[in-house]
Amino acid sequence: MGATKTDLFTKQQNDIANMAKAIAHPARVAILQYLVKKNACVTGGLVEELGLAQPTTSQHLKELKNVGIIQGTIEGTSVSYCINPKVWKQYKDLFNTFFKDVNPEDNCC
Amino acid sequence: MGATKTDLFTKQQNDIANMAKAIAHPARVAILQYLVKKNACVTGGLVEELGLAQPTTSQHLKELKNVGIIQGTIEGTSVSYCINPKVWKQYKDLFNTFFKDVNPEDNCC
DNA sequence: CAGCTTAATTGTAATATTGCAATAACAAGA
DNA sequence: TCTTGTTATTGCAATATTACAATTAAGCTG
Repeated sequence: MGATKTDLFTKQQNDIANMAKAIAHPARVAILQYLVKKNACVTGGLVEELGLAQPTTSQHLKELKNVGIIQGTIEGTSVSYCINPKVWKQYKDLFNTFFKDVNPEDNCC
Repeated sequence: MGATKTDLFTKQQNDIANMAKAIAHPARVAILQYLVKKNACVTGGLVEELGLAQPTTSQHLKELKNVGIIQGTIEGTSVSYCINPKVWKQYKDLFNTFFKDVNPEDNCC
């Protein structure tokens, strides 16, 4: 026990859950907001921006890279991170589909 | 250690993370999709719909209730669940704000 | 090459989440 | 009241996540 029973659910449901998991931590939200705000490649500065230890920051970046929403390019001695616009749009679309309009009048007791 | 350092981040960043956490499990995605599809109060049937044990289902429902996105009304011997349209809209708006458009041309290396 | 800088990895501890059996609550009907 | 049906709670085990110190890796510069 303890592990999520992914096989009980559809691929789409697991996809949405995994995408949500990627942004289910304030540090990862902060990273994404920072990259979006800059709207450019960001080299360094993320550790100071977040206030977490360097390994922790690195771990969060890794998780975001694993789901593909950001990409990192080795830039000499440091690494440039940026939003992957294609995957970002996928997230956006999937969430938009999920958060379809709910008729506010007749759905609640 | 081990606990999320929420104090390092803004209220909005923690809000987004908490909302994402609420839908960061396929069972909870399935519950929400089911309620949205029905677009009505649902009495019973959720345990069979999900395929998880009754206590597990109850726990997921509790988490969704805790963040306010669904509400349950005791209906005699069973409970009617439905989407809370107000909170649902809050989620929708917050995610829409978060997933602002990213200019695909000049942001990536 | 030696030293410096920056990021990733490893190892480990603390905490959180997931899942379910067992049990409790609670209302409706016999 | 006793039973039945439905949901919630408790307790516990398994797994996952979060965080960081220590270390490693890898590129740059003198």
